[in-house]
Amino acid sequence: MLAQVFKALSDPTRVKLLSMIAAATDGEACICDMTEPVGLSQPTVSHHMSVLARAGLVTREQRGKWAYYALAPDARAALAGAVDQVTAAHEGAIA
Amino acid sequence: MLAQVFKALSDPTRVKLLSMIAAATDGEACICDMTEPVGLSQPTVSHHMSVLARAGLVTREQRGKWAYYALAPDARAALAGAVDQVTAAHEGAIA
DNA sequence: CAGACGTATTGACATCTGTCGATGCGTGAG
DNA sequence: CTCACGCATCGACAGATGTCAATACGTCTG
Repeated sequence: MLAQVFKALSDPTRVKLLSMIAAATDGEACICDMTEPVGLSQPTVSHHMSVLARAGLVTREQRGKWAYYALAPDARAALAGAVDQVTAAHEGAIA
Repeated sequence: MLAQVFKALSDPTRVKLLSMIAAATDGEACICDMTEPVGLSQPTVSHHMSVLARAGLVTREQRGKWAYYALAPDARAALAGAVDQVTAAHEGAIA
């Protein structure tokens, strides 16, 4: 569903988490790096990341004991496409 | 807040409503035109439109007894900007 | 004015959602 | 093997959200 992608970003915490990942120096971050900035417990952050991952916005990679989350390669395109689809006009698009 | 815009689109019903308006022949629609396609009661549709309007995605214009809703002029740009902001990378943007 | 019609608001209710503490699962260190 | 550490899952709970029926509000018509 289209709304599922937007739903993943309907929470300020998830928006911040995604922005943090996108702006991270290496383009990735582990849970332990994010709990403190957002001021939430580790299970809660883990839950939010799970939502973002299920929406296809981030990817998860386990390296050792840490789980590194990164912006999905097609996240930007997927979001742009979603916006396009929702605001698509009837007459051959505006732009 | 940024998440507020996405939150407005976090419900499948609102996504459909917005799409219907964007795809409408005249670019606008009244409540009575939308209750039947989405299969919801009039108050519920009115509520959803109120949410979309408060998010700045649609505009409301009262003409006679009917209230015409249309896609806000900057809705597309606002959404695109929101996507850009969330997925913005650190190093001078990707694209 | 009085009634009909489209819409918005209110109140109530079931469900979803974000949050936490406790606990379980893997992995690396000793 | 045993322990410490990072993360995920579970159970529980408060608050938010979608939905409807009832009702109030505005506008046109007679």
